[in-house]
Amino acid sequence: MEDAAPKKLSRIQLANRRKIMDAAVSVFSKHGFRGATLDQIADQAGLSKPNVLYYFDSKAAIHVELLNALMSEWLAPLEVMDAQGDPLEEILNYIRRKMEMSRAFPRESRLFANEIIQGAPRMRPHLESGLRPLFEDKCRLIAKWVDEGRIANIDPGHLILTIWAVTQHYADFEAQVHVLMPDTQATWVSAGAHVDVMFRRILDPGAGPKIAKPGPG
Amino acid sequence: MEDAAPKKLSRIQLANRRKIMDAAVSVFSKHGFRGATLDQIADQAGLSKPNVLYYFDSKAAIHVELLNALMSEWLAPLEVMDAQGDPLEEILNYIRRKMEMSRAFPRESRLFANEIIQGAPRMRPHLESGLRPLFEDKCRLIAKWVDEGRIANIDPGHLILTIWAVTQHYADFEAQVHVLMPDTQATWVSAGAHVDVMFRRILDPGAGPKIAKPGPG
DNA sequence: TCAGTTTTTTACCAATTGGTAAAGACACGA
DNA sequence: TCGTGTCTTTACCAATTGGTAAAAAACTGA
Repeated sequence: MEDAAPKKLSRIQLANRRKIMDAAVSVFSKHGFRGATLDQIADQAGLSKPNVLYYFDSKAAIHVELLNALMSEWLAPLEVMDAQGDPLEEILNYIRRKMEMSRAFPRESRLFANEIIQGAPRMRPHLESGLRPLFEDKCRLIAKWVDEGRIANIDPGHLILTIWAVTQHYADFEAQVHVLMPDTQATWVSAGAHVDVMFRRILDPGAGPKIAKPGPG
Repeated sequence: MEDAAPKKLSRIQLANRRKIMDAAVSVFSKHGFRGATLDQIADQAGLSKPNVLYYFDSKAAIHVELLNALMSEWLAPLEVMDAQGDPLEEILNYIRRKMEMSRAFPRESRLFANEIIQGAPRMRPHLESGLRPLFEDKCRLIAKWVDEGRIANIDPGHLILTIWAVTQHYADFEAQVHVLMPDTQATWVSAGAHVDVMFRRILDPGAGPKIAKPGPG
């Protein structure tokens, strides 16, 4: 799909590339792109540095391939949000899936967070071509639900940003959360309950238009 | 206050230290600690590298002093949240102040974000000694407000985390937000309105106990 | 003016960095 | 058993990194 010569990979290649990718997630998510070193990645992967460079052209190539590989997984929860379902449940289920991803894949979350905080220099094209259309599509869907009165009046774009902010916060800022709420396991449970309650209140159509809905145009 | 020999600094020292600190905010917030270099900082400050090291012992010393200097400013908005005021307005005003800080000081926000995402290796003591007591204090205050029925039932700790997540998101993930909402100025305006509406819905006592309030104990 | 201090520059280092060349070890079918 | 292609190691670079030594320059008060 991405190579001009998509020759199939041998078992060794597959295994070692996976080792490298996994090590790279750890190292890049902990130090950002510039702060990460090939030695750290090679070390963590249990390979020598030249051996790592036998499988990938460069440090940047590892990083880019990592972002590519994870991008679609990362967006999957939003993609399945369905126009046919019940609006409130669709959104709440999206939130639950995002929370579960933050819990299960905090390194991946921090990998993206690092890249974006640092200005997304290697990811901007992906944001434009992959994220934005999906974002706009789901904004339209949520706007329709709002128009139909099936959820409370809210700015769809900011709603999605808020969902990202809250759910990813627990993964990205884990170090800080852990200082304030030391029982990590309990935190994830109560966080799940909290976001559920919170977004119900935000989206409950009964909450009504507390603010004037801007006219059409 | 922090030095054993608090000799007063000359005008030149003051000016150059400020230049360096300002440059350091830019560089550290863009690349994280490991990814930042003294050359970049010196460059941006308009000084030579040895000259920078005449004012600060090391790269780490710059970073630590930066975090120290900014920590209290960063926590100030939360500190002024007052037990005497109207609960909803106190919390909403806190949120407004945090939004304003994110808007006015996005570099500083990203500086902290980088440090915490990367595990807070140089900041953990500060989190324990500076942030945690304040956090716990304000949690108690919010819990009291909840108990008195003056705001809706909600977990105070997760509420504060949510406020941080949402307000800082606009600064920390500016690169992504900008891709999705290109009109930066309009984004800040609508974001302010959005968080206001949203937290009103969350905190409005009328929202009532949608979830059973756990008994005392 | 001038000694004494503060500030800045020049010239360095040793360690680390991303990356290469090429030889060697290994796998595997014929 | 051999030969051929795949994989790994060893031995290197040149550039960058954080940091130092010491001389030179600029500033200070008397």
